Amino acid sequence: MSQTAAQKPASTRERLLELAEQQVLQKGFASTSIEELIAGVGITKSGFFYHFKDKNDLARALMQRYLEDNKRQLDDTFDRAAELHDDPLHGFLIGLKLFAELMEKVRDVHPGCIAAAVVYQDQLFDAEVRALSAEGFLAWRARFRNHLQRIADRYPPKLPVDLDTLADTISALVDGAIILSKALKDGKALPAQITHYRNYIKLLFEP
Amino acid sequence: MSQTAAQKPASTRERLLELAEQQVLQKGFASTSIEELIAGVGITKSGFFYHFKDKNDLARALMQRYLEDNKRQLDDTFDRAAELHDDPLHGFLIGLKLFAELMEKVRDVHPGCIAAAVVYQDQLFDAEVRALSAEGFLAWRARFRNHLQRIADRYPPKLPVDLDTLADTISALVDGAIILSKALKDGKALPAQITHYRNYIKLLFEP
DNA sequence: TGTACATCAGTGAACGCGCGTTCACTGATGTAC
DNA sequence: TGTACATCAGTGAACGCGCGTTCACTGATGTAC
Repeated sequence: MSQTAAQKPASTRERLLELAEQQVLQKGFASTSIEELIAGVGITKSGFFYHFKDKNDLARALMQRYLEDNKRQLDDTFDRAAELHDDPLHGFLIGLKLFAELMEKVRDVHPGCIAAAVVYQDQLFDAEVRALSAEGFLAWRARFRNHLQRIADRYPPKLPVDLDTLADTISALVDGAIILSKALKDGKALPAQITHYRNYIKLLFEP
Repeated sequence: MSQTAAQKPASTRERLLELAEQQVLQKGFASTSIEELIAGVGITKSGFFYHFKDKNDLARALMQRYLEDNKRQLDDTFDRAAELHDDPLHGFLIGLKLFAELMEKVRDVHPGCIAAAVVYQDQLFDAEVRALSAEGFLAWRARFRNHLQRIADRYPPKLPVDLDTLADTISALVDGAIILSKALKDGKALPAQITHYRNYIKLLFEP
């Protein structure tokens, strides 16, 4: 993961996906035309259909790529935090801090979340793509629920809370903050909201 | 606002807006075709262009209508709460409870937030529509910031927090919960997340 | 009370363009024997 | 080492349809005098 690692030349398929992701987050899926993608990448239209069976196949590939990248990033962050502190509560609080810092580095405005973008255009996609998007949210729930369970086992919460919805709170906050960040062109919304989640966890569990 | 009030016959323009709102929240703006709208409402295409100068004019009207309805709903809720309790903290906590209950009544899945939907397709809209969307988020910020200021004046927060971003937290949580609700077809996500916000405020300010 | 004109809420036909998709074909590289 | 075939990564031309937009026109209702 070194910054200076030889940059692999990026396959045509990968370049199509990368460009499509940008466009989808800015204009939505329907307005992201194949015509534009091939112009950006420098191939002909039939070249596109060599890589993707049809437009929905592109959407499916886009979602899968996004979910994998996303998982890798979160694994990195929270694994690193877990190494820094044994205690589940403090390890998690450190993880959230690292996560907020990571989101701060995405300078400018956050480009967006593909899973969230799909939700506001869901009639455009086939069942498989919608299922992938739902899967993404459930993966976040499972991940954070797992942390919260271990915390709650050691530190009883100050108020009665449901751990599933408390796990969902971070999804909601991140996706909501991305929307705020885009609407107000404010690069700080995401780290700020993650920090509020961290505060809430602290107040709720810290003895 | 009585349920049994004579239902006004709803002008063609209003019916177009209502249908457009539904479609935009499900498929996005680009895929909401004028053709479909007029078929649903039962006029011809030129009839549509009598009511709206072009498609962006429809978007503008949609946003304005949404923001007005939204403001009215929140005014109702929090004004009612303020009447029930003088203390700024407890008045606000009651308001949040009423708000959560209101969102629980929107049975099924929440249809969505027009201001959030615009953000993920913003290249489709002209500057005026984008500005309206940003205005919507700033109105929420101002509203909640105002409540929080009066609370913080009386009850010092347990952790150092920025009141602007804490006001934005409710926007983020609501828009994020709507996305969750749509993705997972879960009608309870919205009231659950509003309740977490209420918990956070309680833990943060309650002596 | 009647006439003239204006406004409202549309109709009907036509337009051109961009879109996703298909199909037959191709030149370069890889693999089996 | 040479030949035959397969796979990879595309090209080029054509398709038909749906879309947003324009324009000249219309019948019903409202208003001024």
